[in-house]
Amino acid sequence: VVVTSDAVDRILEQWAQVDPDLDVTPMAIIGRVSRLSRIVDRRLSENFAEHGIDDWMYDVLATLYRSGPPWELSPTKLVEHTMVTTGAMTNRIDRLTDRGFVVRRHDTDDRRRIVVALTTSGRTLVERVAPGHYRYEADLLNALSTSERIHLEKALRVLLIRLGDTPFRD
Amino acid sequence: VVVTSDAVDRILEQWAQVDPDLDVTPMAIIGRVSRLSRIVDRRLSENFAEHGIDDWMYDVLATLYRSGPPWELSPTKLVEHTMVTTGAMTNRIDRLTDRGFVVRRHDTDDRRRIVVALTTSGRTLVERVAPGHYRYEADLLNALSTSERIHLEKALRVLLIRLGDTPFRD
DNA sequence: AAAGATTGACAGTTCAATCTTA
DNA sequence: TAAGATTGAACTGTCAATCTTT
Repeated sequence: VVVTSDAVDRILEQWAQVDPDLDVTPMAIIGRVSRLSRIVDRRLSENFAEHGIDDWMYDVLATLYRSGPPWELSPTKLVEHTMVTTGAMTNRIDRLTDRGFVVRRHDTDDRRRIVVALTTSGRTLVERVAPGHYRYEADLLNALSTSERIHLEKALRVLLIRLGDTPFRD
Repeated sequence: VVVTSDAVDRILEQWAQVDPDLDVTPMAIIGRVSRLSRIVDRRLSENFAEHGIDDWMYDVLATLYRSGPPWELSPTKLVEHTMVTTGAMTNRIDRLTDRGFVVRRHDTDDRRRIVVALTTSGRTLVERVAPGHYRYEADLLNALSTSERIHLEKALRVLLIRLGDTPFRD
């Protein structure tokens, strides 16, 4: 049997029954984005767990990694990339330090500043986890044709730009 | 100035510089879904806050509301709809009870079962919040043409079905 | 046993207040 | 004063254990 409707279709039906005058159609997109994000997050977490890490760890470590040599950023920069508050970032850095994936260094010029640097162990971890991670993501997307993927990507970019998610400075 | 790239484009660029052989293109979609979901959630929260509620409250109350008369569901049913665990749901019901939006009733036939019922106050709240909520969502989507919206919706549905997010039973 | 709901320990986040340095 | 980072309280989530009823 081929499934042609998802959970959001069912929810839209319910609204149509209960309040036909209310226009809930935006949910067809917004609701799906929300559900998809959560479901994908869960799947990816399982993958990370097999490598002994949590998803938020990859979030930080990969951000440092792709910043390139010398693989270090201030907590403030990390916050800009990762969409969490500075308080959360302090906690994340603590945990990553405990695990030996990063080290804190004081900036010699401005002693208010801290630099978070990837250790060799942290760099190795990203290199070990990343390929499988993106392969797994690619696998989730193989239900879409190339053309569908291009359209989807474009539409999502439009929405993100409209919401002000513009590129950060280095 | 017209912005033509978003934060994810920048991240893809960084990866290309650091590791050109790694195929990170799935992130063009998965990463955007994740960011979009978080950003939208935040915006919608502001809207809910103006009505004095948290987003998870609307999540539960709207689920009860759209189930139609007599506006009641068991905690287990609520869990199936809202993508949280039973422990979280018990807590949510406690809070909503404190606020007077729902009441717990024991099932007379099977005393293991509880029914969560929307109060008049809870129903009124949904009726007051819902229209503005969906209008706000619609506003976020007005950057897309009708055709783009249809394609986007279809692609998201395909992904959700592929991930097993099929309709629940009543 | 198994189903349904609750509990309590733990983790991670936000937010406002605080500390240090510029 | 302001910038950058940290702290601690409050909140919400997960997960495993537990309690009650079937």
